[in-house]
Amino acid sequence: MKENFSTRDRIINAAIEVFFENGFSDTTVDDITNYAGVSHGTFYIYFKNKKDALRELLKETFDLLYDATEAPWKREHSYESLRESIYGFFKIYQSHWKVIRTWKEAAMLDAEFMQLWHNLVDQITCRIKQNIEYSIRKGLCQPIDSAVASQALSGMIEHYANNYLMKGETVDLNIISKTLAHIWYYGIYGS
Amino acid sequence: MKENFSTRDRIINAAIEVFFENGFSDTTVDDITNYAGVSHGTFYIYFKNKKDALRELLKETFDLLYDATEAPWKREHSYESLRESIYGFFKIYQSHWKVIRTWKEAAMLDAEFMQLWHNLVDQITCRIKQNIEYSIRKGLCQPIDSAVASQALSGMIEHYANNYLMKGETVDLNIISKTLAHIWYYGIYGS
Amino acid sequence: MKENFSTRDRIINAAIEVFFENGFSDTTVDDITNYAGVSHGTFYIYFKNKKDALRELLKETFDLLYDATEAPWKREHSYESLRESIYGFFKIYQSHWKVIRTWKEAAMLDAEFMQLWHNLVDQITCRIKQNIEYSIRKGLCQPIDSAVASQALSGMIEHYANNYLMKGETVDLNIISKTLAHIWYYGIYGS
Amino acid sequence: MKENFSTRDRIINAAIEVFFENGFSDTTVDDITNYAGVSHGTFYIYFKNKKDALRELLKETFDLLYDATEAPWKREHSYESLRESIYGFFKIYQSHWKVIRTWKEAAMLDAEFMQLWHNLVDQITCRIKQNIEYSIRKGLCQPIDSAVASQALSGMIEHYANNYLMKGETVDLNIISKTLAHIWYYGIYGS
DNA sequence: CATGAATGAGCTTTCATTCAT
DNA sequence: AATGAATGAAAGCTCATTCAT
Repeated sequence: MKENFSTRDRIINAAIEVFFENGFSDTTVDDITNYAGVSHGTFYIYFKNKKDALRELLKETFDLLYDATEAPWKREHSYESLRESIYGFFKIYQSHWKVIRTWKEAAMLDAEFMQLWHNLVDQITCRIKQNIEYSIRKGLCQPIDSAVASQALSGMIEHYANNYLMKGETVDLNIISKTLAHIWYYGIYGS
Repeated sequence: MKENFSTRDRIINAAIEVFFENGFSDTTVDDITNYAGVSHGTFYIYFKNKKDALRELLKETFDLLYDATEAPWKREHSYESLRESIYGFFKIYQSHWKVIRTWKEAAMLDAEFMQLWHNLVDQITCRIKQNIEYSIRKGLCQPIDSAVASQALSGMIEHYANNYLMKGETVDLNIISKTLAHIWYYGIYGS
Repeated sequence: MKENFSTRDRIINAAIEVFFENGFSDTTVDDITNYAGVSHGTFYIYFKNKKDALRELLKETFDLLYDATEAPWKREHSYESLRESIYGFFKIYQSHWKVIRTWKEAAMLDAEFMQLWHNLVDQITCRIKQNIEYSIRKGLCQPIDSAVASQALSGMIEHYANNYLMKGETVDLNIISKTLAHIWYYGIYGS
Repeated sequence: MKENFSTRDRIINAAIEVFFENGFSDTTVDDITNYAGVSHGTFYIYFKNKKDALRELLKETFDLLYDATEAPWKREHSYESLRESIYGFFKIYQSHWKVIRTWKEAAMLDAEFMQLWHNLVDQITCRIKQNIEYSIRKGLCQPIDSAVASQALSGMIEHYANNYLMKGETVDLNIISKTLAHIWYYGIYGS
């Protein structure tokens, strides 16, 4: 009755589920293999250990997110484009939440996964920084510190997304994206 | 050569150090007692287990932070008062960083500590929310969603503070507080 | 690019190499099949397990050594014939060293391989014993215990050969064979 | 009903027994702790692992044997003194046989234990070599290669002792020591 | 109170062996 | 014959917790 997935995929998918369910730390290799319906030893055919399995599954998510988050923050920052970018970001964050939740837990425990997360965040932050610097050069906003501001704004979005998904999404995503876009837009361009 | 602290205090202080040094997960009871210079068994006289020790040490920090963070966010939100509040917040966050770092790791692993952190954050967020609602009522700012906005702003500050301390504080705190106050102030009150 | 050997031979030859390289204990079936360039499962077509493979490969070496060591120790024991026999023994020991090294390791772990080695040694020792007994009967040497003496002398040669090959052969084989023949010859025939 | 031994001693003694009984390779930590009547975890309080336990128990035997074997081979080599030395050597070899048997197995598997054994053998061999060189200088024997001869003779004794104990000691020790002393004495001094 | 030896449950990892293709 | 994925038994090691002193 096995699904049409490779054993490796079934383990990866099982890992995503049980990491999310029990947390990365509290998950044992047995939890994963039981969920995947394979024997204990099979895990070690495909992965060196639990950390290695996480590394592998994050690789895929990293690439997806890296590509998906590149474009939006590159565009010029009108209120409307910001609102759209934020809305889109929440959607994609939401669709990868199980993995992201695990990723962020692992990042608290292991510098490697922290670094990987920063690689992703830094890309976004960098785009925002470039936008702010451009706006400053054009005289569209006051000469604030672009490094601090870009980190603050990307952090605001990320933090809100985490809280939003951690708690269970009761607020309307339209209101969220409008409100965050408002703060962002006027926070930079208001004066 | 023992300090003039109670055994319990010495264990608590040792725990703070080794939790910060090795991480909460990777710390063993032995690590704590070795650092404290007491025997292994002594730990269990004062604490049920590692988690219990963390609970106890967070209690103290919680009360301190709860009191210290209440006042600032209550005041009216001029740019200058915001800048001062943010500056003060960073200072206190910094002085409790070892504990906060551990707290946030534990929060990723255990709902109890997550809840405790939220209790603290909620107080701050609540004050901010009241300020925004007051400003909306007075027509000082546009009618944005105060719940979302307050979470976003407190989240922005918290997130920046974490990154700032996680990485090792190379940016001038004055620039940080000015920049964050700018975004906040204009983000809410900018036209 | 496969050699013109049967699969079984390739596994046997691979086993000889990796047993010598890693030791019998530390060698896994995977090590052997990887070296042989065949799949894991193929091993079990030809052999029941690692021990079985060793048994098979020792059989061949046993027969070779059994035949090769029979003749020399049969001859009359003049100093010169002893020197030649010892020299020849070292040469043949050397040429089968990889297998012998493994054999002796296995003999320490398993009575079966110990017994097999003794079968070989006993043949040699028996010839030596017969020689000594002949010499005693003829009054060519003192009436020593032929069983003890023959074991001691074959043991001396074997032991020296092991040490010699274990360490890496820096001494001239001519000096070795002369010296050992001297001890042997005078040890038995010296007044 | 525990003996008046420290836990560490009881584990060491248990290790000696089960290493001898099952072989070092085939012994598990559980075998040792079961025999010692302590729990599994207790083993790891005193030793890093099985190899570490062996290292520790060999240390003691090494020191004993090193001291006990120094003196005899130093004396001048008359037939009678040789016979006595050999007899004494067998006695002490016999009394430490369980450990030596394990030691020699481990030496086949691990260079560290091989080296340790050689340290012991080298001391004896060195004394024998000095005796032979002295005899050569004094013209008491022919100018044979002292390095080869000393290794051959110490090897002969060691090898015989191993075989003797491995098989189960059916030969009279007096006959053995006489015979080996005979070969040694005339092997060097006969001409 | 303080100690630290002892416990044993729990998890990790390896690898010989099987078997469907 | 040959393959190599899958299995699961067998060790290994750690560490939270207990308890007699």
